[in-house]
Amino acid sequence: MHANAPTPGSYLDQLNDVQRQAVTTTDGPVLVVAGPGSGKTRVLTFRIAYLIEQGTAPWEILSLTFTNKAAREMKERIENVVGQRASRIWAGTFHSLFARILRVEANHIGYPSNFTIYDTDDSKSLINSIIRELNLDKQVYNTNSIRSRISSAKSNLVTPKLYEKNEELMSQDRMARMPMMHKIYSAYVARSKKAGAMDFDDLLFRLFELFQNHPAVVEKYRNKFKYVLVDEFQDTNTLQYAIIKKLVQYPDSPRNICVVGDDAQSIYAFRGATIQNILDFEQDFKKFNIQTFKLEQNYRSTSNIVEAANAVIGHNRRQIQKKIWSDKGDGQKIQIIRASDDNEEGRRVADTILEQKNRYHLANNEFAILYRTNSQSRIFEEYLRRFNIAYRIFGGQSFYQRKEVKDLIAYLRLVVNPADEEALKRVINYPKRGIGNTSYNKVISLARQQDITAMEALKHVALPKRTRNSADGFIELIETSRKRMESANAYELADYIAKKSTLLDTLRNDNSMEGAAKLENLNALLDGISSFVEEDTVIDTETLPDKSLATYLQNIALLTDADTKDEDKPAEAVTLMSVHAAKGLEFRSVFVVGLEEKLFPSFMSMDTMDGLDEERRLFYVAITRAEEFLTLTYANSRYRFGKVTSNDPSRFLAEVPGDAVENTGANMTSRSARHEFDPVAAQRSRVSGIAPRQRNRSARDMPTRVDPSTFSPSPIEDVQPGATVLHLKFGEGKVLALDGGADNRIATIHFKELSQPQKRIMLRFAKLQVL
DNA sequence: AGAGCGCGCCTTTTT
DNA sequence: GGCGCGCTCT
Repeated sequence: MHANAPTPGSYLDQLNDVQRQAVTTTDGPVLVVAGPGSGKTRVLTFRIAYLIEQGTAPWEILSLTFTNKAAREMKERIENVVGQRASRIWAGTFHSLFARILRVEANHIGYPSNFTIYDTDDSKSLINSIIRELNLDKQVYNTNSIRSRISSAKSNLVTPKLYEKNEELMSQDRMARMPMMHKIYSAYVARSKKAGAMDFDDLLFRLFELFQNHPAVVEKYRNKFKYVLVDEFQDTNTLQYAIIKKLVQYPDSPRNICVVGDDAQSIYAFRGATIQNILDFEQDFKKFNIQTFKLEQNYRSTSNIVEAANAVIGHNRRQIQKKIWSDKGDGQKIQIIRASDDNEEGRRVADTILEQKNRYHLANNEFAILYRTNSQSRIFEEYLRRFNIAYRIFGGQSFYQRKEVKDLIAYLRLVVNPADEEALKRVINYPKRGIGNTSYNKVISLARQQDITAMEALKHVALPKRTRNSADGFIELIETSRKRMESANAYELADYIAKKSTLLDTLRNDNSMEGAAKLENLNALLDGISSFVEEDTVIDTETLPDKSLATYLQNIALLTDADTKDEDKPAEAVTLMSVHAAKGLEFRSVFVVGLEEKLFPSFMSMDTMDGLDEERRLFYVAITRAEEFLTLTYANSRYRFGKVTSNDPSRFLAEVPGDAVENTGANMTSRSARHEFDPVAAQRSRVSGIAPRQRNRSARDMPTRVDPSTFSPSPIEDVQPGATVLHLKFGEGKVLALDGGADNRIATIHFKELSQPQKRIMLRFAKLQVL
């Protein structure tokens, strides 16, 4: 890495004029409006690299993104320019970086530093208990709408107190026949705080409160972060912008802030994001000589695709003026496929992939199938499998959402934070230990009555003798584990709990197919915890790597499926994902499928202009993922919600200019027959094999590179730069460098058999044999 | 206390 | 089409 680092500044030659200005204008407020494929990421990474070269310390840079994946990729790219120093940049998601600050500052706001993060299910479950306890009709008080109402209140800086005073909100609730909504909100806030838990919105909102109420704390971070960068600014909500403003000390004297975004790609309004932030940003920082740069040249797609995208987005009502253009030539026309039903749509897409592979020599990983809803993936999977085309699905239920995984995690959560009531509720009687609903209700009512945590109440509540015994056994398990936490690492503890709770045995005794799969998932989770301990997987390592259970939980709580590491993915596979998940990505050939009214645009957003505009932006994002080949498909009828439905072709199809579209009249019918049995294509796709269905393969599934019986780990001191070493999972590698203190020595090792060969490994935990 | 069954619910996108 | 929930029975 260091050896072939370019000479200082030389990378600037790789930029066009506007890009270069956006990189080198480091001081004061900067707005970069960046169209799709315009080199946005390149500008961001070079800008950070440039800052570091100009003498800014990496830890003085705060770079906020929306996904861990984006953050990780950015760090890697910066590392290519400035080397290892890049690892000390504060780059990550809003949620993860803020959680990290909150962990340090928790005491100021009455939270324990190892607070729990409630996921959406936990929130819903808590809301349900509140509804029940307030004796409200759950038909009227719908959990989902209450959750989203609470979420949007928080995102708009509305506390329960303000909520109650807000006539508009209160009257909306009365109209919806939910006059007690504000009670639920305030109970929800009180209860999650009591449980030492924060939901996703709290990670932002509590930080805002912290900054608001503790000037010394905010001052500390203002001084720390000399440069603040925000990616995908169009996806920030009011609360996020408010925090950013606090951080850059607006309105007195702003720090150096650079935001990058594209109003046309704003697709998260449904969770509170507002394009208004971009417009406001220009206004808010006008008096500080904000500089605006527009990146308008698209380096990704052919003119046909860019022009189609421009025409489509032109149907939206308001947007920041810009003209996206490409000099890559017209390229292929856009193909539109009409299928009679969803099955045919699946077949035709698989078929066209084969055809393009043959004719244009595209590899599997140069294709993407993008859909509006995750549930559409099934048919495409089916046909890709049938055609022997390797594929890979992103999104849908993430590994960490599975029941068996959540069960073990709930135990771990409870050990780290015994106040965590949702975790307790989940595992108090799983595996069955005779503490059923009746007993649990007693526990809860005592907890409410005495204002203590449920765990405390469990210790004291009056129970029948047998139940008492069970309860004591359960408490004992949690407390013993808690004591072990001081000496044991996350893996040892998780392993202990999985066994002692009889979670593992329960699944072993379940002989059904599902039982076996669950057991495998649980083992995969344990594997994951073990690699967390062994490797330096902590994304942010300003402090020493922390291998505690609390840190592990914090990390995975904010992980989504798109973030799971893909070191063992099939090398060449067609990508299947939702359009949302595809943002920021590009593929030579893209299929946007299910282009029907009520599906895309979704029936949920069709009745408002704002909703429709957002769907159109989503469509814009979808088509701008394509570099050369773009295929749009729709079906006359499809199976949905258990019955056959038929819808008109999406209005968006009509917005694609006719001269960009291939004249398809004749080939609507069965072109499939011609290619279905093409032996060459079949042969080629067979090579890449059948894709594994699950995304998160456990380390157990990885090819065994080393025979465990002959493996004997060497003492830490023997691991020196230049040495060739053997790792049980990663195989043979060469030690490139060592760093870290005596107790926390970290080796950077190049494992030649891995797709991402370079790994940083903590010697304290890793087992390495020097050869 | 727990297992089994059937009803009725909801079906967008995600940190 | 899938799931959770609550009801009933044991």
